[in-house]
Amino acid sequence: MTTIAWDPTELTDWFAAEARPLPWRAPGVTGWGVLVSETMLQQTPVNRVAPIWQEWLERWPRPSDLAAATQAEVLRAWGKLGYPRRALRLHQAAAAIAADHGDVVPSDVDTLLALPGIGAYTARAVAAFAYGRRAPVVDTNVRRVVARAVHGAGDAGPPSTKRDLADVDALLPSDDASAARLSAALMELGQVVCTVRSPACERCPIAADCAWQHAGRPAYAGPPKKVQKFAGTDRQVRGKLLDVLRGAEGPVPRAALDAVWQDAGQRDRCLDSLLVDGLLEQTDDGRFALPGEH
DNA sequence: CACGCGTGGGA
DNA sequence: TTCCCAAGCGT
Repeated sequence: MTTIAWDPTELTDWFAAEARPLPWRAPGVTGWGVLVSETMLQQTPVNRVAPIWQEWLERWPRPSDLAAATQAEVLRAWGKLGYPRRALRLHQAAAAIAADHGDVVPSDVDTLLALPGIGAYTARAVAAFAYGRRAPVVDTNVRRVVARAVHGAGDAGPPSTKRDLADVDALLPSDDASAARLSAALMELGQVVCTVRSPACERCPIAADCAWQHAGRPAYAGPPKKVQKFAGTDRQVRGKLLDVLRGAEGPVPRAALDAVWQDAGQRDRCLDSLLVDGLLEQTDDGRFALPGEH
């Protein structure tokens, strides 16, 4: 795509008027605040993130503050947001930012990409939303909006970072501020209007220019999406094991963990993988604890 | 590139 | 109830 599919001002005007007042969008939120929000929002809904984000920014207002906390404190504060490895990586990133970047979250995409837990999406989201940089921000919502509005498809096919970035890059105006606003607007549109199940096309600011509308809103025709199981998987067992540790005051005996899952083989495998991932540690007397608290 | 990685809410 | 999913990342 080499041409802009619609007038970006239709979308940015809509965003200026309709954007939800999310806490990390408030005036004065730092790059650190944005990085924390983007990390928590990876695969976790806004409603569950908001209260935890508030707690984190009050408790750890700068990267160096988080870096000074123990891993156990960080994992408890993460609570049940899910995918707790994100919390450890954010902790590591905070230490690197404090040590190597003057305690200020970098604004450059490549520098951000070098930090643990920051990938193609998060690096560009921080550059655009925190620092007003021109960066193609591609998440699942933006991919869906582009698939529909630009390509006329019912939904996005399997992700391809290179192609997806190029698609969105072609839509962005050349100047930083306008591009950053459009990036935010594209995401918001996908989240609140151009949704997976029941898109509210009657409320869409770009419906008149939408290729999917013009094509008669055809159903998604790509390969079927993979649906990941949860019940009975190692992910569920790991979650149960970690939940015991989050709720404990300190190290717990193996017997306390044996109680959460019947299948001993799977239980032990998960315990091992948690140790390998650094989400658990074993004490000298054989008990288990969150890392760094004994 | 496909897969594994938590959790809880809504259809 | 069961299924689908919600601002991805690292391997």
